[in-house]
Amino acid sequence: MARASQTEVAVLGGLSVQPMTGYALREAIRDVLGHFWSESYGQIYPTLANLERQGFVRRQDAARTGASTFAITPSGTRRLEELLAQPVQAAPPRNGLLLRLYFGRHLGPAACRTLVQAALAEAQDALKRYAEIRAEIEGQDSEDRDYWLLTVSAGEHSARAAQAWAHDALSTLAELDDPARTRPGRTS
Amino acid sequence: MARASQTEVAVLGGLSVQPMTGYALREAIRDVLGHFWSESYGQIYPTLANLERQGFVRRQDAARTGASTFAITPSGTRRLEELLAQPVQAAPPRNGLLLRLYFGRHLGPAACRTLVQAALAEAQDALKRYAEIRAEIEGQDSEDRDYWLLTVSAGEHSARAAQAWAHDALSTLAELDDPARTRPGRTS
DNA sequence: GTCATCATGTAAACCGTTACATGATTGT
DNA sequence: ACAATCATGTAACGGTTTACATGATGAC
Repeated sequence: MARASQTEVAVLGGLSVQPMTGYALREAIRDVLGHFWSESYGQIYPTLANLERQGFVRRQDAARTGASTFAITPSGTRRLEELLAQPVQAAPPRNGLLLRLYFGRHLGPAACRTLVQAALAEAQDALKRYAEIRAEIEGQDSEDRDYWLLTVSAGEHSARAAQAWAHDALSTLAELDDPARTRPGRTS
Repeated sequence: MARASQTEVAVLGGLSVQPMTGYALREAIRDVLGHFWSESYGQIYPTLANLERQGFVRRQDAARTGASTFAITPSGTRRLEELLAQPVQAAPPRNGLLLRLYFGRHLGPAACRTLVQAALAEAQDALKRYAEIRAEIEGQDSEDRDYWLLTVSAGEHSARAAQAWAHDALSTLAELDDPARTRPGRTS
């Protein structure tokens, strides 16, 4: 019962949508879950091997050539349900941008603005990507559709919040950089 | 030049506010940076030892009893500025809640709602804490004040976004759970 | 035939947490 | 005296990324 990493959830979940090779699984995770999840080969292949040993996935088309497609088994589906029901374990927060801004006095307002501008650009990129993903999901008629849209919506809310915050932060930093511009009385 | 972890930023930054013991530093990071950063003893003590070897911090009051207070040195301040200027390295995303919701069909709408409700409660707690922190920071007159408020503002935006999303998500999930309630035509 | 991509896997390194061992200080 | 908290450190463990080695397949 030791192995209960969230990687198993991602792997079994991915295979629950459709059978795939390890390589395709990684691509799918990057492209589809990319805005809230990531896995590397170093995680995926050993996890697949474990899951196979336990009978939760099975290897099809193991032709003489390396490539083999993995499919989830009925017991694997049960295992997935079990893992999904486990409590979400919150990762300790680590936000490099906020860490820098907190000590921003040592960095100066101008450099801070550059950092925030980068964050703003990122948020705007993200919003564009979400619009595309949303359109794509809304187009199809899967049972999963509404659940998938839930995660897109989370991304959208979060990106809009980042955008709004960045605007606020930029005007605060502009004042710190040049108080004269907003307090015309003090030209000293 | 190998050691350039962000832990050094947190440690040097903390000591730039005031000299502290390793223990106090950890408490300060938990209490003050807690909503966007975390460090454990296993990181802090070795990092302090490294920084001391490099002359970026020095140990005062190394009385015969174990406890010693660390202070940042002038070269440590320069080092901090250098580290702050380095590009923010984005951590790979890992959101356990969204991972579960994406595969929510296997979990069922009711269990998903429980998850989202927990997230909503968390966001509301966070907003309360931010209000307190904000009041406290606004009360003082430090040079750092405006930078510190920037990070609080980021937390507030993010928590409000989480709150709004959770509300949306809960009504979506309610429909999935019992379509009759919102589509009275189909009682089948 | 050769280049890009698909595909599998492993080893080393890194980062970080947890748990433990240990002991001083302070309040009751 | 004893309990709680302050304080320092380390060892073990676990999870994750990166880089590497290797080779098949398909397009041009």
